[in-house]
Amino acid sequence: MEQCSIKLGATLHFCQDGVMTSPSSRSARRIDALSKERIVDAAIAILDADESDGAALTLRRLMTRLETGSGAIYHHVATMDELRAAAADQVLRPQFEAISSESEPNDALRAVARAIFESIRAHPWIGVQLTRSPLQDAVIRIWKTIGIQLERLGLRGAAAATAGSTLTSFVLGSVAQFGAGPSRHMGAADRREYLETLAQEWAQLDGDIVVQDIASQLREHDDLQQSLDGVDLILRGIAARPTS
Amino acid sequence: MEQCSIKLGATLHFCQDGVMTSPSSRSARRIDALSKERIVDAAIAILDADESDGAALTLRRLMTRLETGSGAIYHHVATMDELRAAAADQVLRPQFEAISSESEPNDALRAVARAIFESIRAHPWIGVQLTRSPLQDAVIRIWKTIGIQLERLGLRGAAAATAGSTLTSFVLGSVAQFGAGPSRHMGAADRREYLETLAQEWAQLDGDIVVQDIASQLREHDDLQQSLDGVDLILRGIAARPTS
DNA sequence: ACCTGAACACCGTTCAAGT
DNA sequence: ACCTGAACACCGTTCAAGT
Repeated sequence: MEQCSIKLGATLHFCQDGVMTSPSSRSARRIDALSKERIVDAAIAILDADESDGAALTLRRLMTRLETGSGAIYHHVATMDELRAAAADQVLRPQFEAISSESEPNDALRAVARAIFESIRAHPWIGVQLTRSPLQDAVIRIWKTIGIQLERLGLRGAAAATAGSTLTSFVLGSVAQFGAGPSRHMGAADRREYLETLAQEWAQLDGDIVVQDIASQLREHDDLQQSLDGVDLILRGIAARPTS
Repeated sequence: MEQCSIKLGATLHFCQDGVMTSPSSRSARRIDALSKERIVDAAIAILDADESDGAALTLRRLMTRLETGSGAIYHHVATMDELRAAAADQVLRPQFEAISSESEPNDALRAVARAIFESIRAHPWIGVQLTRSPLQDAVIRIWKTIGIQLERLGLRGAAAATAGSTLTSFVLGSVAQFGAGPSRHMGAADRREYLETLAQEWAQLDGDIVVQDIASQLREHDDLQQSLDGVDLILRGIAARPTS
C-alpha cells in the first residue's frame, strides 16, 4: 500500500498544486496531470526518436513514457489515429502560420512546399501521416493556406477549386513519393547512393530507354527542388488560359 | 488420424493430379497447390469483399480462406506488405496495358488518371495501398506509363523528369485525397450528402470566405472530373515554356 | 473527473516438425 | 519442396473499479 510516494520518474502521486497533501484529504491526482497537449507532445517525442515511417508510436510506448495506464490516455484522446493527426498538425502549424505573410502569392505557394519538406526532414513520420486521412487538420490546413494564396492570385469559383485541388494533390503526392525515401539520417553521400540504386532498379525493370533517362535525372535532384519545380510547373498551368 | 479425406471446402488433402492416390505412396501435397498467384487472388477477393481502406486483409483471414497455415503462405510470399503490393499491381496492370495504344499522348495521360480512378471505384482499397510505398510495382508502372507518354510529347532530360514527377505526384495525391472519401457503396445522393457535410465542416472551421468558396465548389465536382481537370492544368503547364 | 490495470480480441512472423 | 500449427511478441480498445 503506497501513499503519496514520489516516483523518481516524471510523476508524483497523491500530490496536488505542488503541495504535498495528506492522502486522506485529497483524491489521487497526479501533479503533472495528463492533458491532450502533454500526450501529443509525448507522441511527437516518440515519433521523432525513431527514424521514418511512424510505426514507433504505440499505445504501450506512450504508457511507459507517460507512466500511466491505457484508460488515462483514452480519457483525453479518443483514438490513436486522432493522436497521430494531432501530432502532425502540431508540427505543421507553426511552419504554416509564417507563410501567409509572404509578399508574393507565388512565393507563398512555393513556401508551402518548402514548409512541408522541411517538416518531413525534421519529422520523417509526417510523410506517411499526411496521406493517411484527407480530413485531418493538417491536410485541411494545407488546403486552406493554398486556397488563400490562390485567391490573392485572383482566382475564384471553379478555377480556384481546380487549382487548389491540383496543388494540394500534388503536394500530398510528393510527400507520399519522397516521404518514404532516404531518411534524415542519411548524409549526402548515402542519399546519392540510395537514389543511384533506385535509378538502377528502375532501369533494370525493363530496358526501356525512357525510364532509364528519367531515372537518371531523378538521381541528380533532391526532393525539395523536385517539389519546387513541380509547383512552378503547376503555377505556369494556372497562369495559362484554359484552351477550351 | 485422417488420411486423404476430402474436405468440403476448397481443398483436397493427400491427393494429386486429380487422382486419388494412396497416402503411403505420395507425400502430403494439396491438389490445388498454393502459389503466389492463388494467394494474391485470395487477397484481392478479401479486400474487395470489404468496403474501403484495406484493413480487411489479414493473414488469419487469408488462412481461413485458403484453408492453410501461416507457414504455407509465408513459403510463397515474403511479407504481407509484398502481398498488398502484388494485389494492387495485379488489379492495375490490365488497365494500364490498354493505355499505351491511345492515339494522342495527352489523351493517354488523361487515361492514366481515368484508369486509376476506375480501379479505385471497383477496388477502394487501392487508394490507400498506392500511397503506402513509392517503390511498389504499381507505382513504378504509373511512373513508366506517364514517362513514355511524356517522351511522345517530345520531352527529354530534366524537363521530362520534372513533368513526370509532377504528374505522378499529382495522381498519387489525388488518390490519397479522394481514395478515403465516399465509398463505392454510396449512391449519387449519398455522395452529394457526404460532400455537402464536408463542405459545411470546412466552412465551419473558420469563417474564411475563401475556404467556403472552394468547399462549395468541391461539392459540385466528382473525383474523376476533378482529377482530369488537374491533369489538364498540368498539361498546360508543361506546354508553357519555362519563364526562367 | 481523472486514473488504474486487467481483459479482450486481435495482429505479423518464425520455426521445428511433418510428409 | 511444400505445408502444418504452435509459439512469440506484439497491437488498440474497453471497462469495472478505485480515489
